[in-house]
Amino acid sequence: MPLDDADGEGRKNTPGIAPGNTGTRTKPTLKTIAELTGLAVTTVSRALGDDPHIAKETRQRVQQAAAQLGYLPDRAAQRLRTGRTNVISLILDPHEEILGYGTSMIRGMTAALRGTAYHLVITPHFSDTPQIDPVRHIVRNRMADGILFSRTEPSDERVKFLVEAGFPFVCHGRTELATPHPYVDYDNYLFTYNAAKRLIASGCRRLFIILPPERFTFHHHMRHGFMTAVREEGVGFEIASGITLDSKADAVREHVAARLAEGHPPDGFICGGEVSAMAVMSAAHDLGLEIGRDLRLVAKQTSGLFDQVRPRIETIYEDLSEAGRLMAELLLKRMAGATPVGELQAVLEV
Amino acid sequence: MPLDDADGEGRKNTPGIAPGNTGTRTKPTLKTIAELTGLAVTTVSRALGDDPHIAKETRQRVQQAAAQLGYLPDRAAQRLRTGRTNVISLILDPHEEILGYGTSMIRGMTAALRGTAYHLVITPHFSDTPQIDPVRHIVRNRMADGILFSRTEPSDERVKFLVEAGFPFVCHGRTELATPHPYVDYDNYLFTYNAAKRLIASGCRRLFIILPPERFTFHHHMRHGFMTAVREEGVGFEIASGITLDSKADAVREHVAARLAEGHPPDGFICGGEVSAMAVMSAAHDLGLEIGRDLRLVAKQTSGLFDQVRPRIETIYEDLSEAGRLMAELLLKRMAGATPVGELQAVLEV
DNA sequence: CCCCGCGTTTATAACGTTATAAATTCCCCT
DNA sequence: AGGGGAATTTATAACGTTATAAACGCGGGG
Repeated sequence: MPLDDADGEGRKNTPGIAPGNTGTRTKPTLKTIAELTGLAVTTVSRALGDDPHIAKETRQRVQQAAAQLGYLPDRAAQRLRTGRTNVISLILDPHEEILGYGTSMIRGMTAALRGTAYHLVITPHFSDTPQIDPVRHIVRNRMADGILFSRTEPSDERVKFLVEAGFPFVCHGRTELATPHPYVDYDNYLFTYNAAKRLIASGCRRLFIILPPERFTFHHHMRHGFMTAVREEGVGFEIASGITLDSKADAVREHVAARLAEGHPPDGFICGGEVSAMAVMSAAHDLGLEIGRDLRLVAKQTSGLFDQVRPRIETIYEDLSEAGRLMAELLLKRMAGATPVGELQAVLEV
Repeated sequence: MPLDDADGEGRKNTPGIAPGNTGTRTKPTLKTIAELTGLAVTTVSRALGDDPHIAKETRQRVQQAAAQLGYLPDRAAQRLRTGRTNVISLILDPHEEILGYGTSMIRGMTAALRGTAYHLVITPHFSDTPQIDPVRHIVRNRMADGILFSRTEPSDERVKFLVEAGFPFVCHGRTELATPHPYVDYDNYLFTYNAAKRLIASGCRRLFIILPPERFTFHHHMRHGFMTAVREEGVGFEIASGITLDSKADAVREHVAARLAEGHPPDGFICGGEVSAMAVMSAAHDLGLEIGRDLRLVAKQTSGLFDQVRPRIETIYEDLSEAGRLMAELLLKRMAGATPVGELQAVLEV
């Protein structure tokens, strides 16, 4: 039964680091246990690793002593010796801050990592540098054992690099690369397809969609699902140009308001994000239009926000926390080896 | 000029970790530089540390060689040797997920840590265990050099423990402890005071406030500011009981709706969080009441959300990203020593 | 001439862990 | 009785770094 350092009890009394701190017992190491049991350090190490070369009785004795002392292996030493960091790096674009996008994922990830030996370390990206930089840095300096990231592109540099380096990772979103690799994605094709169908079924005759920036893979998925639906039904459609799901909310509102004021305004909107949905609603409100009568709206919901927004709109729920959890789990499997990459891919349904 | 490993370039070509990876150059260490310059490892180490005992010319030569190789010190080795981790731990209660509370702060923190040798590590708390557990764990096993946390209580166990242990930390929120310690807080007294004054000035005669759970320090600040204002003006008031700012949005909405349906309903609401503000708005909407006519609302705004919410309501902005940045900066100063604790305290204004 | 002391460099050891190979014990078989 | 294992334990070295103390070379003062 290998030890890890999931947040545990914290044992006994104050440890003390600062000056002016006296007689409190020092942190137990393998040596402590060795002296206590009369065994060699090596033996203790292997016993804690449940090495079958060590007599079963010895293993138990050692493990008991370790538990009694509240022993936890020193991460730095393990890392230095083995090269494994016990760290998982989440590369986060500060842009993803909006409306808790990142936090929900983080929540799922930390939950999945609970009870394992792994820590989640946030590596900020800052969009003024190439996406690949932090990845290179992590791999080159072995800052982590695995990487998580999102905003995947069809021909993603990071994926190429990591696949070639054989470095474990899971990304949020698919690529169009030939080599299979682990990913977690949401079925954005189905999202826009269903959203469009719903709007049309409610009587909408001219659909309007706001897409993510073109460089991301899910731009194409969304566009495809949308186009398929409008073609099947033969209704009018518009794809927002000049604004994306990444645009500032004010920009989206102004753009939509301008469009609504023109002739032949759309009567059905599809928003792939909460921010843009709110912007569309406020644009409509500012023009005196009423949701549900003058126009309809389907949004992707990632938090509980729309449960409190009035008037109520139709939403399709994407569970980011679940996505985060899954990403972390797949990464753990990937790092453990064994599982073929083909089984480390997931597309989450609506 | 000491090295750190702020995300840099990533030098040259693929490093390679996985099996099946051949002749690419291995990671440079002090030894590499020593061989290159013909000096001893010790000398190189000290030269990189700009030790004045080393001849100035040697220092330059070594530093140049290091830069050329793209040398970065091995964190694990440094950590093992020195006991310093170069890690800052942010203890995050998954509860704080709501509406990007955590992420804004994280954004500020990572920004402040950019260019330093420190990493931000998320340590989840999970409210089914005592708040003090992760803190104990971090201190005892030296998992970080400093700690950041929020949801501070008047007689906070974590603060007591950390002060006694002499372990660097900065918390979000004040305590009522005698010992001074670093903190960053928002002036919640002023928030509720001003909010109440504004509502009264707009003609409200019966104010209603939703407070944070009583155990948190800012509950008392908010209550105090609110009470001061209503007493000064002599208007009626109510303090929500049974719900807090931590309650689920649905619970808040139902509670408020029930209250609004009774006699003598409040006509002015103060909400210390975005979620509860949305809940109040939806409650009013569901009862056919109109914001700005039947009742007024002042909310604390921490994101751009309310810019898109209609009808518009009055808000007072709290910059969480700024708070995060400041917390990280104060912690850096605290860890560097030198600065007296008295100067590591900040109350952010509206 | 010798030795002191200064400026500079270096050898040694240690942080805590684990992979490797070697050592020890004990039993069984010829 | 002797030796070939198997089972179990141990010694050694190494990961990359830095604190400590020692060593070196050199010029100047006694």
